[in-house]
Amino acid sequence: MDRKSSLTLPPCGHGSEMIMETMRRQQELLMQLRALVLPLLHGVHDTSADIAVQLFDDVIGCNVSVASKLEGCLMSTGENDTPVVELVDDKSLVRKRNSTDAAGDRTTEEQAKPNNSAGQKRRRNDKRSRSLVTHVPHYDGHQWRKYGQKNINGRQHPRNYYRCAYRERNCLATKTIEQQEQNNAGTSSAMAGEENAEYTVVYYGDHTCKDHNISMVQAPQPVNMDLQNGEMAQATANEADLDLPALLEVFDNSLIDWDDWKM
DNA sequence: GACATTTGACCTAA
DNA sequence: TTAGGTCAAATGTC
Repeated sequence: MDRKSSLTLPPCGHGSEMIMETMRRQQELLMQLRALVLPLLHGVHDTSADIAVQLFDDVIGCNVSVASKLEGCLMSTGENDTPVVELVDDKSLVRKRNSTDAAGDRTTEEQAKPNNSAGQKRRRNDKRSRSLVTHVPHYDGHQWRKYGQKNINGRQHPRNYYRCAYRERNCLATKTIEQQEQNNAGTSSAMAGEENAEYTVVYYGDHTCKDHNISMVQAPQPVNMDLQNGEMAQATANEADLDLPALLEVFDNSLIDWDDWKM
């Protein structure tokens, strides 16, 4: 294990950036280790796999928690960078709400209900969302079903709404995918632009169909979605075709509800 | 025919 | 009043 990660955090300011890089590296290594170990346990020792998932997620959760706090300090001191794949605060992506915690809990409770009545439009709970920027928004180890698309004010690309395909199992996880705007309009081909496109993925809620997550890692059959025409196709993805760090990043964020693990 | 996606309408929070 | 999130009928695909 990287010994740098065990260093005592210095006050925010000089040197913090190096620690942030180390923390990110530690997260990446942990997620790679998890992706390697969990498929080996699944199907052979289901109980052990469950425990391993919790342990991995706990460790990664601690890491993320520390990193986010440190990042908050960096933001306040103006010392920050923007990695290609980064965890971002969803407050910039989800409409701000000044509701109280009680209001937030109420929203969560309403989400948990299968169907309250006609017109059950719910606001997402900001506290339970996680977002990231990635080139491979669909490689997250889950199966999603698209239920909506919306043109967002002032944005080049529409926002796509997905919910877990196993909703009948009361899995209430949802996510939105939105292609980030690009400034290099008019350069090269549109195809090249698509290949380099980055997507903002925001996850809401947590999966209660975790068995499928693990199996998907074991035998990756990612769903390749062409956002431009909405067609869904099974991609026979070789491991070489996958952007592994990005895959792990997405997998991590879609699987874990940090608040729940700490309960 | 079954299942998934599209898309306009509806609802609610800001 | 507006913008964003969800529903559900229509449509497409296999």
